[in-house]
Amino acid sequence: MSVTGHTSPKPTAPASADAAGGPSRQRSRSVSIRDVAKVAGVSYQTVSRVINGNSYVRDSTRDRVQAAIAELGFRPNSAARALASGENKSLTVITSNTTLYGYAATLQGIEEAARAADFSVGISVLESSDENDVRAAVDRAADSSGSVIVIAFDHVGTLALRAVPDGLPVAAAVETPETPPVAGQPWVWIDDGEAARSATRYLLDLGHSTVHYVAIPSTTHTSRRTAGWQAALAAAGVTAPEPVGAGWDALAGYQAGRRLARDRAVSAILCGNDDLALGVIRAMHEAGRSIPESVSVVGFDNAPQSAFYTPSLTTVRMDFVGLGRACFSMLHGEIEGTAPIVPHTVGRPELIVRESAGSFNPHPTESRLR
Amino acid sequence: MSVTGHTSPKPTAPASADAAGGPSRQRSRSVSIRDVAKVAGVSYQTVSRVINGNSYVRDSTRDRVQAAIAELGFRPNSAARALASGENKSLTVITSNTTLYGYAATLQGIEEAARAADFSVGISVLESSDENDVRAAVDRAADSSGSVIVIAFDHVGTLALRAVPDGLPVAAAVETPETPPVAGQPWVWIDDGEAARSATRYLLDLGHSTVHYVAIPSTTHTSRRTAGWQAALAAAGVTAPEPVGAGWDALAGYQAGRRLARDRAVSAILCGNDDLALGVIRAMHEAGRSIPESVSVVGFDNAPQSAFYTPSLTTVRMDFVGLGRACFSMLHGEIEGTAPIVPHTVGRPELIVRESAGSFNPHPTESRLR
DNA sequence: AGGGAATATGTGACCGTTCACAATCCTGGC
DNA sequence: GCCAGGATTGTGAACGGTCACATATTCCCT
Repeated sequence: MSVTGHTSPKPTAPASADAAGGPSRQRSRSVSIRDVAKVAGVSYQTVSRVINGNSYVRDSTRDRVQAAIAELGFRPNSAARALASGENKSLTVITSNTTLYGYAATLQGIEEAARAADFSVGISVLESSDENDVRAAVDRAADSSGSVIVIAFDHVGTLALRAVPDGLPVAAAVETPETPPVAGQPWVWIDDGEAARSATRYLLDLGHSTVHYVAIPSTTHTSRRTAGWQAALAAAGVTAPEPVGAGWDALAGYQAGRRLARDRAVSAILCGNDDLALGVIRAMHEAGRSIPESVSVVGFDNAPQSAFYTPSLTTVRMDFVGLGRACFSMLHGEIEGTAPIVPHTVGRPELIVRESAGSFNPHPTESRLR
Repeated sequence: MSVTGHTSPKPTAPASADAAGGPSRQRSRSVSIRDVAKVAGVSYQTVSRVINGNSYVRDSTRDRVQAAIAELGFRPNSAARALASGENKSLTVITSNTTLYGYAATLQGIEEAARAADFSVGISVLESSDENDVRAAVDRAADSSGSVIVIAFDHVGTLALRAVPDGLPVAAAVETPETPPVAGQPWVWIDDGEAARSATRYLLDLGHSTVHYVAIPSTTHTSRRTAGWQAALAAAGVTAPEPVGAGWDALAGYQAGRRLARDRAVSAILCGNDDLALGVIRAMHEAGRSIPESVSVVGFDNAPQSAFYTPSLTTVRMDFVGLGRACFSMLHGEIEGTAPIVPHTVGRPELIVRESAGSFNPHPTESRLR
């Protein structure tokens, strides 16, 4: 009878009820560790110990408590736990578009790693690029989680990254870091410059006299990707044509492709991502230029569909999932206060040769229109 | 000097600091409404009133408090708020695969609607289909949020839905409801049976003598989609061939396509989604059967890329974003206790005619191999 | 048998906010 | 000049956990 000392003055929830009373209607007051303690005949602290798996609890006691937990359908209140313990194993991913492959895959990597570390992950989508809206979104994210990860592949993302309030743990997947990345900046990225260079080189080696570039919108003036492409051209002694600025999706690629299709000098095109490549290819087909006989196209990202296009797409594999994981582990290190924050690269992109690029052919047989 | 009564015994954080002191290092203890109150010379309750925008606060007081908030960089602690107020405007989406179009788009719809209602949304990915893992994932989701939405298009999702603990608000996007959907089941779905029927009918009208079906894994034995396809065939007096069971992605479609390509009787194929269709088309091409001359293919979902395939894909538009929104609003109604829970349908799928299906042609000129 | 460490368990305070209610200040009507 | 009643502000007690520390209980060793 050790616990009878204080009786609860206002028992908000009937302690008994259910157990074997059918599918009982919604319980609204939640059961607390004190309720469990009462049923198990121990102190609330002992219950706390049991649910945290930790410390010294006699087996028999543990069993009794667990029985009580099951009987009452107790589940710990995460808000209370977070409040009391101070720690906050949660993050929200701020991103602008979850349907694009690179973003979705990065998110997947983050989620995977976060789950393993027992973090819960939230998601906040940036819909508008208006500075105030972005700030609002970031603020909401900031106070619903203890930390954030920004997928800053694009302009909005960069804006969001900049709007992250001081003192909030943050990590970011960026497209191209401002040069030079300073220690202390929690940035992770894929160095695709080398891959862009070798993809370009691959096309030149195929006999193409130059390589055109359909670019995704960059967050900086010179993305590594663009730089790699330029470097390869420069090394071959050809002057780079003006890059064709495009958006992110197939439609943007299609529009860029229409423009390029008019230029008979275009025989090889490097695209900022696979969707763009898809659009370009479509435009070329419509213009009666076959792939790869008349025009060679190389994509970027290696989206899962790209192997099944007809022709299948030569592209550059990017380990976005790995990027996401790295992003999380940087954030995690930051929160734990272990490893110092040092911006770094992840993975090693690799050219995947498939069918959409072939050797230069000055007089290809044109395929049928449409 | 009205507030000097109790001095904080252990000032964990230097109250002054920063303001104009450079990029000051991480502050670790958070500032509370009491700190703000002290600075503003009011009671904590007044601060609470100000941050909640509500009640009676004199303008001059409000200004003073807001100044203090800004000065201290105060941001309300969401855990404390959730604990004290009891309410919990958060949900987590339980899903098995965020990179597939249907899933990603549904998630997007949920996020959109949730954001508008000021809910924060978490995401939990089901990686394994082991029952215990699923249960664990659902449990984690359950106690990091006040409610869940399950995207139950597939088997794992259905498992997860079943594992949702009693009393937790939940809504689900399902593929096909068990018949009949009972009032009280928080289910939302897209009735694509009619669309499947009309797509099949479209192919038959094109002169094809039968229509084969490459199916996504169904959660029930007879999905509406399958039923619609069968109904259309039955109406035309042809017996339905055995559906080809496949997975979700292009590879699965490809494998199914290889099997079908061997059968010269196959001239029209309806696919469970666009990725499957892509894979089927690829397989047909490799087998030397051109699209749509030799084989007509129709997809499902209208993924953003499908318009840019070559040939562009005839498919059925599905409003997944709308589905997601509807899902949230069902959950919301459930939480608010307003509208009764009645399972319902969302949107009206529509056949989008493009290039991948054409009239039946008994002796097509075979296109070149590869 | 006594002492100290290790094992178990309990108590009080506190995390940062909201809620219910009490207290104070004004303002105008009589 | 007094009072009702709305406008403003303050106080104490939750909310459901964890933490630090105190208290029992065991157990082993000398």
